[in-house]
Amino acid sequence: MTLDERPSDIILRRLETNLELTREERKAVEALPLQVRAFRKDQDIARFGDRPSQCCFLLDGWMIRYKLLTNGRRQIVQVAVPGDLPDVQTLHLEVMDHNLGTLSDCILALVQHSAMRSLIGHHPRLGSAFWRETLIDGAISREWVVNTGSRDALGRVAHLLCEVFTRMEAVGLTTGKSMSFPMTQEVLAQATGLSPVHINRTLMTMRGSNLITLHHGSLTMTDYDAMVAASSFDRTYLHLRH
Amino acid sequence: MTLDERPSDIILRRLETNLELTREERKAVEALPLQVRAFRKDQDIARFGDRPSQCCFLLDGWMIRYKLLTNGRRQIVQVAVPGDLPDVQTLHLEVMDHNLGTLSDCILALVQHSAMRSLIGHHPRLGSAFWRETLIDGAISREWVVNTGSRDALGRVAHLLCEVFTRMEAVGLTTGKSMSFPMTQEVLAQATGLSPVHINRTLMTMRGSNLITLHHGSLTMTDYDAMVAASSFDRTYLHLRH
DNA sequence: CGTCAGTTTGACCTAGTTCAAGGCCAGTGG
DNA sequence: CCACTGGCCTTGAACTAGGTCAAACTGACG
Repeated sequence: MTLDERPSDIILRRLETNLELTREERKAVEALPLQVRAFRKDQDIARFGDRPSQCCFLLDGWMIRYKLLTNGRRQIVQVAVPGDLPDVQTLHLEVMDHNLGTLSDCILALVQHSAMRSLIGHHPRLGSAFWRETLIDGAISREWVVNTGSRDALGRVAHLLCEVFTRMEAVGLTTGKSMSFPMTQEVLAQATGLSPVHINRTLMTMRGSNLITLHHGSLTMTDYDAMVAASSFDRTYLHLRH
Repeated sequence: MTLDERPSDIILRRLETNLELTREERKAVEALPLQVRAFRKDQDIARFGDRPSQCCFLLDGWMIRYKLLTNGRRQIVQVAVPGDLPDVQTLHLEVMDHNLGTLSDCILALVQHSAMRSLIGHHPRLGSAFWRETLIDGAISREWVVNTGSRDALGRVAHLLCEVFTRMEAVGLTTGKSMSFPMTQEVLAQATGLSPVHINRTLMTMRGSNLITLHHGSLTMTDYDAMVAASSFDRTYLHLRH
């Protein structure tokens, strides 16, 4: 988030990738009572079993949605990048069925459910836009099922990197083929269902074939086309409009 | 679907698990222009890349949502049981990012998008109810990510069986611990990301420990509690209300 | 300069895959 | 009424992708 934009600008920009807003709709969004707060990395915003009364817009940083298993494993089921609304679903699903936490230091804009309901009630097209966001979440989850269910290690990691790179690009947070990338190898392991050791070997292979460079939290897709090919990445499921 | 109920009754029953309908809302649903059609098994209703102009209610039979990979594999990402609305998301996501097909002989009620939009436009609470259905779809997909990403073969199969049993029970389609179960071992393999051979061995193990009986398309959860324990199944993510 | 989080590497192991061959049984046609 | 077919299930044997365990390395930071 750069200093010269208000939180509502980020929200508006995201909504306007989907539809032309009327003057009234813009005003209504700008009037949303937002509480902007910073969170340190590895903080839970909502936990399994919670009944949140607010939802959040991710303004800066990365978040993850994850589940904890009885055997102690942690499975990450989604990552959120700036501009995302990682928990709008709480508007209609009272109880959290997973955890939502920060992956890096984050800035969030919190909105009470009541304010969202009122906004949607008065502006049905905005409601549809939020609905659409949750549908894309679902589409991403389906693709993750494919990833963990059907691709080998190289394909899984490559696909995940292609996805997050494409999503970051869509919100203007890449520079050329590079972007900031806060996922550690252990986190990559939890997102792909592989072991950290094997993630390391897979990344080494990718570096060896000059597919990527990755260090110090910075990722470069040196050979983007090869990455797309290695994972048969097809961005249709992200439903991006240009 | 028994003969004494109209298609709209099934839809109404599903909606009424979520909210009390007003007289007007009931009437509006009953007035929906439905086209009821039978389909043979293994028919695609919508394919990757399609832009459907209608969506469907599944009245009888089972459907699957699946993706085809470049290597020829098929990954099933969701199964739909009677009462489900497997493609409401097409209302807001124009292009299909996966395939939707029948797993068994099916009876569907087809509705034009325009009719759905008009219904939702006049009855926002019904819109919310449909939105909620799509959110539960997303929750199920997230759990499938956990399944394919974090559980071993026995856990995966047990979890899938617990899920579909619970969902069938919720719509009154089980008798005691038994239900009709049209998934072949190959289909189970495609839904869990395992090989058909290993599915077979896993089922043999389950039978050996008296967890289930399964033959001729009929499944009995002989030891339901053990199945739940084996897969750490927790129905929270299905967001069933009772 | 020590510590700590994250990464790298090696050696060994195993859950699940692959390939291949039969077996079972319901439906069909002679 | 019986033989044949085809879809599905079962089993064995050999193989491998990825897991596990354990140790060492790197670099940022106090």
